[in-house]
Amino acid sequence: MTDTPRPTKDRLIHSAATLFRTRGYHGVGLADVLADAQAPKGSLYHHFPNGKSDLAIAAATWASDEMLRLIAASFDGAKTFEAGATTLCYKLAKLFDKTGWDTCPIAATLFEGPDSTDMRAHASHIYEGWIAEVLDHAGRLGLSEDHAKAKAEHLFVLIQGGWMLARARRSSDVLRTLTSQL
Amino acid sequence: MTDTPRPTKDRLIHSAATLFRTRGYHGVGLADVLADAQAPKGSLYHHFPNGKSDLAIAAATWASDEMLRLIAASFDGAKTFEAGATTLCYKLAKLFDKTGWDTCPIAATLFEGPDSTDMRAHASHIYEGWIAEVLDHAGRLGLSEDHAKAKAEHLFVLIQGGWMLARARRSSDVLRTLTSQL
DNA sequence: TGCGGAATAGACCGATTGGTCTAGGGCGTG
DNA sequence: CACGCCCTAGACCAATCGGTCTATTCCGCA
Repeated sequence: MTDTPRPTKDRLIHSAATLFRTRGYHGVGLADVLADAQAPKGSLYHHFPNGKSDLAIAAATWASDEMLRLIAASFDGAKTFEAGATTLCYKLAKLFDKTGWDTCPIAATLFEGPDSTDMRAHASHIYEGWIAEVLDHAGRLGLSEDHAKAKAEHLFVLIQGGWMLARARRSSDVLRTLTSQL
Repeated sequence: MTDTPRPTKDRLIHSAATLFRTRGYHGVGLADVLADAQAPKGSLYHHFPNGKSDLAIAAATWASDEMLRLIAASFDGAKTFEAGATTLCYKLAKLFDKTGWDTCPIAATLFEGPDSTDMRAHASHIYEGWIAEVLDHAGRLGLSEDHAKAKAEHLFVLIQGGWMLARARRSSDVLRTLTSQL
């Protein structure tokens, strides 16, 4: 944290992801990101020629990868779909408590961003990736194709909605009871 | 739309609500609101002495009232809780198609706004108001208190999450299938 | 008809925005 | 040593930000 063995580009992505998640795309100035990452403006435009929008996409992709890892970690050892889903919800609740009451990082950085169709499309792509990952595990755990698809989408909806209510209440409790509604 | 018999204050609120909903609090400049409402800056600061933040709260409150009306309209003639919930989801799907793929107006204007605790608290208050309204109808329709509370929260979660998925997919279909998961 | 507050109108302000540009530092390779 | 390249560094820019301020118009009431 104090010292920075991490390369500048990674620091920029990490800072951007954190800041966008908490204050939204337009709520964060480049100056904020640069200060947090302790990098000069020149470096930013060297690594991200298109500036803020490039940075946002990189940050969202990074956040998405973290989520995919979380899904995999939850379902990998699970005996049933419900067990995996429950683990995921508990892991998310823990994450919620650790990071504070932020938005879904994808929504905050891509949906709130400039009108560019690319960003919206990228956000959609990321979300479908999450659902596909869950779908994969659902199939592996023996659910029929139709059933698996419905379950995967349902879990996504529950998590997104539950996260929002948790944020409003500043409490991760909702997330932990989510799985009972599957 | 073209002509404006509506008083300036209402026009400001309406424009602000629409713009905040589509681009988020920080994504909208006062100039945008003023242009859309065809009002000079002087009027804005006359009606909303605290400027943008006052405007945001008024816009969110207005949007919330619309939602409360929608809930009431859905449940008023309903014979069962499920019937009311289904009607609400269908009404929201229709609204989604009409307004385009915007965020939840409350989240866009209050959560993305400045750090001020007031705004977050107000958002939370509005959400709980929605849940309370549904809870009211649930009780009236014969559900036990515990059961009603769980159902009301569950419906909120489904709608919030479903709306987000609908937005990513640019399709209101998800919203219409939501009720089958109650 | 004239008074007085409500509302409109927009010029103006300093601060901050995202983005561009030039200069220089660090280092592996010839 | 010196060349060239990757990256750092930050001064600088026009545009826009939210907000303040004064002047003017509108309109109900006496």
